[in-house]
Amino acid sequence: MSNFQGFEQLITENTVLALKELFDIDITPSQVTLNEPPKDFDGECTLVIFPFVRFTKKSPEETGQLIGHFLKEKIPFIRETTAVKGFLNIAFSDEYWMQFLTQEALSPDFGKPQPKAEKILIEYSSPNTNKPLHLGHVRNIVLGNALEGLLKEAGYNVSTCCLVNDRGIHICKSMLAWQLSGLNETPESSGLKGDKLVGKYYVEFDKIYNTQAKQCLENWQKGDFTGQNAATKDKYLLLAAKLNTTKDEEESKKLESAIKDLAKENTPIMAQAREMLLKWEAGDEATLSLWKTMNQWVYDGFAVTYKEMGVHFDKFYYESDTYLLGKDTIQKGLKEEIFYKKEDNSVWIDLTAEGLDEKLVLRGDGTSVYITQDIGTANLKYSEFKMDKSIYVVGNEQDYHFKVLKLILQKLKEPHAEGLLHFSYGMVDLPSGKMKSREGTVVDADDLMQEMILAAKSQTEELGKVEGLSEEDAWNLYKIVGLGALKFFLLRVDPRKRILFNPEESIDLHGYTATFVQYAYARIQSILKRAETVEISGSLSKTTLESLEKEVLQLLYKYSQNLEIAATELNPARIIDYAYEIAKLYNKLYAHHSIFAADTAADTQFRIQLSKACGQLIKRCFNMLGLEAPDRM
RNA sequence: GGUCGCGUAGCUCAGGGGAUAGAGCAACUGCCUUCUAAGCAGUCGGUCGCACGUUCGAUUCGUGCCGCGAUCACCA
Repeated sequence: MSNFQGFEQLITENTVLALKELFDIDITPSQVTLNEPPKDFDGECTLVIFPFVRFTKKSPEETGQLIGHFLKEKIPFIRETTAVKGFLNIAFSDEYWMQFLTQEALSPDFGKPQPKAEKILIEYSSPNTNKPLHLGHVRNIVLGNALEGLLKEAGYNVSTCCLVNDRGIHICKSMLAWQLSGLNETPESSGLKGDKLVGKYYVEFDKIYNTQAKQCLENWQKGDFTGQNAATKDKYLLLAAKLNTTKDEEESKKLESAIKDLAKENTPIMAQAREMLLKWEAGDEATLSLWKTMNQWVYDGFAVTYKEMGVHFDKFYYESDTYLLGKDTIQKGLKEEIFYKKEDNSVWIDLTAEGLDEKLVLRGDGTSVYITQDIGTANLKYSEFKMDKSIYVVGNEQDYHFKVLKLILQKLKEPHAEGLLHFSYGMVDLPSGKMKSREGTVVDADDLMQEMILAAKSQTEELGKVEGLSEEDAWNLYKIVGLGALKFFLLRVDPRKRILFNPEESIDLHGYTATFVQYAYARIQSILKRAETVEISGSLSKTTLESLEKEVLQLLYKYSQNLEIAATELNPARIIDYAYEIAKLYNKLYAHHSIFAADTAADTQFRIQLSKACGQLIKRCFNMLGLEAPDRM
C-alpha cells in the first residue's frame, strides 16, 4: 500500500499546527482555505492568509511568511513558499510528483473509492409506447446511463429501472388508427422498426383527428351541433362569445386554442379512442390482444435503440401493472387525515401551507390520477429494492409534480420519502425552437444516431484514417466516434440547464468534443504499442520534471476530487470536462516533448509511463459515462 | 398573477466570496523529411442583465427591477 499523502491534507494539517505553535491560535481544518495558485506561480496550491490576520495581529504578508516557514520545516516535499499580500503560494518538489506517479497514478486502483453502503435506484428513459424515442429521450437516457456509471464508479450500489407508460389514451390512438387503416401492417410486412410503425399510426390518428376537428368547428360556426351534447354546445357558445368581445390579443389566442381543443375532444375518432380505452380497462380480449401485439412491436424497437446506446435496465416497470397501485395508500392517508374528501367523493391534499396548491390524488369515480400511481410505484420500488436513494431522471417540466410527490410521501411517513430525488434536467431545444411532434420537428433517436455515425464515417475517410482497418473495425470506429460525439455533446453541459441542440455543432469533431479526447487516447495507445517493441533501459529514475510534465501529474492528481464532486453534484459534465482537460494537456505535452527521441532514456521511460497514466484515466472517465475510447483512429 | 429556473466574449458553454473571469466554435496568423495535424502555437474578442445592500474583498451571497423560459390540469 502506498503511503503517499495528498498535499491539501499535508498543508491543512500543518497549517492548523502552525497557527497553534506560532500564534497559539486554535482553528479547525475547515477554516483553512486552499486555492489554485495564480498562473504565473509554479506551484500547486495557495493558502489564503486573510482569515488568520485578525488573530495573528500581524500584516498579511508577515503572517504568510511565518506560516510558510513553518510549513517548509514540517513538510520536506515543499520546495518553495512565497507570501504575496494575503496569499501564501506553495510549491512542491518534483520528487513529490514522481512519488505520485509511481505510487498512485499508475496503480490500477488509483482513485477507486471505498465501496459505499448506500443503495441507489435510478429510474430513467421512461418512454410511452405510442411513438418512437426522440432527442429528448436521448438526453434522458444518456444522462441516466452516465449517472449510473458515475455513481457506480464513486462506489455506490446502483440499480436501474425503466417505467414504461404502456397504457392510456395515447396508446389507444395508435391502436385505433392501425385498426381503421385496415392494412394489417406489421413490422415484418412494412419493413419498419416496430416503434416506428406504431408511431406512424399515432401520426395517422392525429391527421384524422385534425380533419374531423376542423369539420366539427365549421359545423359549430354554422350553428350545427348535431351529435353534440348540450354541455359542449354551451361551452362553445360561451367561448365564441368571449372571443367576439375580447380585444386583448393574447386572450383571443387562448380562447381560439380552447375552442380548438373543445372541437378535438368532441370528434368521432376521439370518442372511439375513449371507447377503446374503456374496453381495455374492462379487459376486452380483442382489445388486449391488439394492445399486446402492438406494444411488443414497440418493445422490440426500443430494445434495438437501447442496445445501440449501450444501456441496460435491471428492471422494467409497466404502468399497466402499476396504474391501480396507490389507491390503498390514499385510503390509508384518508384515515390518517392527511387527505380529505370533497362532496363529489374526490380525494385531495392541501399543500398550501407548503406554498403549493390543493392537489387531487383520487378522482370522484375512484380512478387514479398520475400522482396516485406514482405514490404506488414508489412504494413498490421500495419494497423490491430497499434503496436509500431513489433517483428519477425526469425533465424539469415536472419539477412541480415531484415536489408534490415527495411532500405527500413525507406526510405519509413512507420510509423512502426522504431519499426521493428528482434529477431534473433541462429540455432540449432546436435552433428552430421547441420540438413539436405535430410540426414534424422531432429529431428521431435512431435517425440521429445513424447520422452521427455516418458523419464520423465521412470524416474518418476524408482524413484517410481507415487504412489497414477491416470493414468491421472501421464501422466499429465510426460508431465509437459518432455516438461518442453525440453523448459528449449532451453530457458536456450542466444537466439542469436547457440545451440548444445544433445538429451541425454536435456533428463537429473538433474542439470540445469526444473526438478530441478519443484522439488523444488513440495517440497514447499508439505510443504504448510502440513502447513494447522498443528496448527501454533504465527504470523510472527521472528526478527533474519539465513544467508540462508536472502539470500533467497535477491534473491526474485531481481525479479523485473530481469524481467525488461529480458524484455528489450528480453532474457528469464534471467528468466530461476533466477528461477533456487531460486530453488537452496531454496533446500539449505530446507536441512539446518527444517521447522516443527524448534527451535521456529516463525521459523516454517516464513519458511512456505518464502517457499510460493519462490513457487509463481518460478511458475510465469515458467508460463510466457510457462513452468508448478507441485504440486507434 | 403565484412558484421555480436562467441571464458571463459575436455563438455554445465552464467557473465561482479572493489576485489579471476561462474553454470551444467562428474570424485572422504560423507549424507536418521527427512518436497520428481529428493536433500544436498565436491574434482578436468581456460594464459577468441593471441597481442597491452585506464585507478587508462581490461576477460569485442577499434584496429589488428588467429580459427569457418552465410550471401552476379530475393529461401523463
